[in-house]
Amino acid sequence: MSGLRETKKRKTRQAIMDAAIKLFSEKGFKNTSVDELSKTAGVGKSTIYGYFHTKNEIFLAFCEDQIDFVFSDLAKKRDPEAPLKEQLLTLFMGQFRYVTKNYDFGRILSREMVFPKELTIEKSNDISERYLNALGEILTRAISRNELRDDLELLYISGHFYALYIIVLSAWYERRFQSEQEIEQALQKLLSQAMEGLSPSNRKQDMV
Amino acid sequence: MSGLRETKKRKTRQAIMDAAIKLFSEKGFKNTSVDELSKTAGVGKSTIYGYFHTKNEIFLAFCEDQIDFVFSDLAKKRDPEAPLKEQLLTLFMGQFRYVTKNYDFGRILSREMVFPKELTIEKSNDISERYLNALGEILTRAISRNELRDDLELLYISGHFYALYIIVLSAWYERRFQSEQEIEQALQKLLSQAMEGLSPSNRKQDMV
DNA sequence: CAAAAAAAGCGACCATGGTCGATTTTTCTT
DNA sequence: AAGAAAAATCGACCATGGTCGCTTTTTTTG
Repeated sequence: MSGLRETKKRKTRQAIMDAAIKLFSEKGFKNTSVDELSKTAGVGKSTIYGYFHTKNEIFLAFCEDQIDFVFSDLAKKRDPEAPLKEQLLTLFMGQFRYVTKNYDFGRILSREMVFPKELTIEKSNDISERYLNALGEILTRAISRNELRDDLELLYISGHFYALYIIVLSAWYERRFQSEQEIEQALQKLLSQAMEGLSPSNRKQDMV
Repeated sequence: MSGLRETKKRKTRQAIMDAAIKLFSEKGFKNTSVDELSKTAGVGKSTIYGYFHTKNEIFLAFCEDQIDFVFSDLAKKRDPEAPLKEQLLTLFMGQFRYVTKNYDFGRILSREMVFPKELTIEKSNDISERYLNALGEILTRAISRNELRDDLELLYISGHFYALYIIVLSAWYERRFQSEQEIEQALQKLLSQAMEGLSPSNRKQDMV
């Protein structure tokens, strides 16, 4: 039986994650020290660093845990046959609300997701992947409904839309927008722009 | 003469900035401690915190100093009557090269610019402003040349393009792209998408 | 110009993220 | 099963960003 070690490792890891969930939820990320985390998990401090590279990575793991829940929640609200723009709006606004429930929480997550450090790239990409998959699904359906061009690489369409979401989120952090409503309007405008194009040549299409 | 205090303040601030420029350039941001900075500047450590909220803010000030130089350098290379896409590409690629000259440097700057902390919002917005102005100028000329729709808010067009740049930069940090060439191609595709639109309805325009 | 108020400067100090070398536990070898 | 090798754990320790209360310098008041 050489599984003993693996079993213990899983248990230790879980203990750390449990402590993280408890403490991060209770007192936030910033106010939870790694020392405290290790005490609560009942392990030594550097044991933690055997499982995670940095404190931020623990945080990402914590987010990863939550993300499935959030996504399934969003999936409920979303009508898979609704117009693309509507679906994207629902997805992004849901994401926005989740991310900005707490100021710091969202900033740390966003920073780590968009501009990851070497050490956290892997975790960050795990999460990205799931996100892109969810987005990709919506887009694929939209293509088959002929709501989107079918001559483009899926990843570039995802990227394009995702970019617009990021920039709006950024504007919120820069305090250019304050209310959720402003955010939604901005997103709407940008999504429309993306669909219709910025060039004057293809412009009349809205009069059907 | 009540200007003595102001004079000294300016001198102190300059001393700090000089030290920052010297040390950041010499040994990078991460390897320069605030202690060292204060020693080099010949001031007490907490004096520094009278001038800047955080170490990152010193860094932003440092970037602000450089940015004018970088912009004027870019302006030289850019032909103001070239096609919009070409100009944007030059601008963004220049920006990209500058930002990613050093890995950490760019990450810190980008993080602070896109998702600023409360304490650094102000500095961050100062820099954004300059950037948006430069971009706005290019776009305004493009509108007057009828290369861009004239029925949109300038800020939203800037935002749209800037978003695409950010997402490509992000992809670089996520290691989705490695070479400068890949970056440029991705940018090109995204810019084209933005111009032409993602909707199938306005698509034939490329056959003139 | 003297005394009081305000501003700026200082470095010892604190909190905390992360590391290191030694120790314990598990697995492998024979 | 005994000893060696490998993996995991540990907490004292380090480096550093940022704070606090005190001191010095400048300005204001009268």
